[in-house]
Parts: sequence; structure tokens; C-alpha cells
Amino acid sequence: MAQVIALVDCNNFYVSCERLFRPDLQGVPMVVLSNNDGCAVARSAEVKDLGVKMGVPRFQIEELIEQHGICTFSSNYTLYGDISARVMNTLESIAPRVFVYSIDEAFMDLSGLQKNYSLLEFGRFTKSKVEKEVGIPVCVGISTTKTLAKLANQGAKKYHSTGGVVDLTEVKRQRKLMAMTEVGDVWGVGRRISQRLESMGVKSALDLADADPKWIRKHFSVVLERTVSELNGVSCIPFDDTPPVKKQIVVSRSFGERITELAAMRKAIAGFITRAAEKLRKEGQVAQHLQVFLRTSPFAKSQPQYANSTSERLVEPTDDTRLLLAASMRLIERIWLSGYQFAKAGVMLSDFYDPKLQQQTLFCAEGDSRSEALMTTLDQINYKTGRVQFARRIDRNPWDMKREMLSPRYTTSWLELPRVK
DNA sequence: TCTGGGGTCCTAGGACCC
DNA sequence: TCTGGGGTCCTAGGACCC
Repeated sequence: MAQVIALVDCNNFYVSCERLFRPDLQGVPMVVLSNNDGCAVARSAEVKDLGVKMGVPRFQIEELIEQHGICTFSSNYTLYGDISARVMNTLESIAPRVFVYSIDEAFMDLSGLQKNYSLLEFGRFTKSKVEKEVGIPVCVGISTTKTLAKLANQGAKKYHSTGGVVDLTEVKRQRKLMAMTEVGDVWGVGRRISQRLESMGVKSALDLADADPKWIRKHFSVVLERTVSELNGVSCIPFDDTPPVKKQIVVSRSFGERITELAAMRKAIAGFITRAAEKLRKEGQVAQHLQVFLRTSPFAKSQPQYANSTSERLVEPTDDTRLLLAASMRLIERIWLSGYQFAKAGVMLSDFYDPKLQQQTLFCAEGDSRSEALMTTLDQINYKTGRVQFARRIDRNPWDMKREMLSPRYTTSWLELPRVK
């Protein structure tokens, strides 16, 4: 029989993480905001019921927050990352192959399981195990392709009578659920494409499943053609339990306050590149391409607009913060213009190599081994204390992001352990 | 006043080479 | 008057995801 895939997806993940340490907030309407407290990125069921959409800017829901006493939190990614790892560990303890797809969801390969077990029962077991061991509520969708598993999971979330678990391996049930699902809710169909599809008469997921793949490929793309196949039980997206190494690393932020001075921008970029280099070393890679970009706010229509980016190919791939720092300073000066209010900037590393496979180049500089030792030590100290940093980024700056409603790092900092009263 | 951040994949088009 | 064509590499941009 064909493969069987389950998708386990945490319910309102960031909200659930916050509630884990604040049981008094059960049933209280809550949102978690993005960086800079800009947009709603997670909503509790109560807030979804009020019609607050994902990604809505906070200032647009200020009144609702007031009226309904909605409790707001700044994103606490240290906490969410730690809880996420616990959820994934639990899944790995019950399924041989798990592919972590994002911070709050993972695919499990259940192929062959149905010979001896009920898939529905296994789904329920998974759900209760995660809830018991980690305390985070999840839904489970099971089917024969990733796209259908995703659909099953949406069904489990939407229809409470399912108890949060849907087995969608039967074609008849697949078609029934697809008939009730808007085409824009299919995984891989975004706003643009769903608009075009609807104007062409393809309104439900079932319409899309029954569309002619050749017609889809001609009018859309090979990507959407794959989605059509997946909806028909033909797997096109590999299970992928060994995630490939990253191909690029981006660190960028919107500023809490606009930047107008080159000195401040240099400092911000220095912070970004330092963080990017840390991520690069964690991947165990070296990068040869570095890009730096900045832009004013596209929303500030009355202000003069300017956005630019520039890049450099390094002589040799590296993961050394000092070399990347120097290069990023050259680049930012190349595109800097005075007289603008910059809202966002960032750096991007790409063109990665595995240093273990790298041949020594002819002109390999002496002292490189020292560089490696220095960087490793630095990363270790940083991990433990977050204190030792390159001089350029020590203090808090006025443009650092706003996080005015941040919960404590309950699980990762001794100083912020929850107290039992 | 106030609108996230970090990724992936695909395609089109230009530069360059033979 | 007639002014190649195909392959490859790179980049920018568009679409999607969470």
C-alpha cells in the first residue's frame, strides 16, 4: 500500500506556550505579537472568533483589545523554541521517521502501520501523549500525501466532532472534505493563485483536484501541477527526513525607531552580521557571498523612499565574524544615502561550502586555526551567558526592536524559572 | 504615530562562450 | 538584403510557507 503520512500541528502554538506557565489565562482571549510588537502572529480561539486575522497590525485591533480585554504578549522565541524541541522529541519517541517542518508542526511517516493498528487510534495516541508530556494541544491529520495530510489536519482543527484527529486515507472521504474546502485553503495555494483560480471557476479544493494537470501547468506552474497530483493521492513532495543544509542565512529586522545616521546603521548591520555568522557556524558551513540591504518604510508614503542592496563575493569562503564584519561595513557604505528614514535593513549569507570538504587553497592564511578556536569559544560563551560580544553591539540601542510585553524565559534561564507560590 | 522575520522553489532574461 | 543557436551560469523577481 501507498505511504501513510501524519501531520501533527500544534494548536495556536505561541499562545499555548504562554498558557503553559500561566494556567490562569485558559479561556482568556490572547494574541502574541511579532517582533516590534507589530502584528498579531498567534491568536487564541477566543480571538479568532472575534474575526482577528493572522498578521493583522496591532494598531488596527487596538479597540478590540480594549473592549474584550485581550491579553497581549511579545514574541518570546527562546521559550517557543524550547517547547518546540520537547514536542518534537515526543514525536520522535513514537515514530521512526519524523520530519520537523516548522517550529510548530512535523510530519511522521506511518507507512506500514495500518497493517497492525488503526491509524485513527494511533493519531489519538499521539495527540494525548504530546498533551500529557509537554502540555501543548495538537491536531493530527493522516493521509497518503503531504498535501492531503495537511488537509486532514485542517479538518481536524475545524471540526470539533473529530476530536482533533482525522484519518483521511480513504478516497471517498478525501473528496468529501475537499468539496467543503475553499481552494485558497489548500497547502501551496496562496492569495494570488487562489484569486486567479476562482476567476477561472476553480473554487473548491475538489475543483482543483479534478482540474486537468496539463491545463494547470500551462496557465500556472509546475508547482501547482504537483499540488493537483498530491490532492489525487500521487506523492510529489518527498518525505525528506534529512533536511538539507541551508542555502542561505538571512538576518534582518525592522527598527523600533527609524535610523537616519550612518553610524547607527553600521552598528545595526554589525549586529546582524554577527548573528548571521553565529548561525553559519552552527550549520557548520562557510559562506562566500554576502549581501547587505536597507530600505525605508513602504508604508510611509509621504516620506522619500529608497531601497537598495549590494553584495560581494569574498576571496575565500569564511565563517569568521571579523572578516564578515569588515566586508559588511564596506557594503553598507556603498549603498548608504543620507536624508532618509530607514525602517529596515539586513544581511544575507549565501554560496555555502562545507569546510571539511574544502581543499586548502594555495594562499591559505596562517592563523586560521586560531580563528576557528576563537569563534568556537565565543559561541560557547555566548550560548551560556549572552554576554561576550564584539564591541560594536554591546549596549541596547534606541532602534532595537520593541518587546514591551515579553514573558519570562521560564525554561531556559535560571533567573526566570517560574515560582511556585 | 503604529504593518515580522526567515526561509524555499521556480522562471525569465541577460551575459558569456563556442 | 542577408546578421546563429544552444548551453550554462547568474541574478532578480514572484510566488509560496510558517
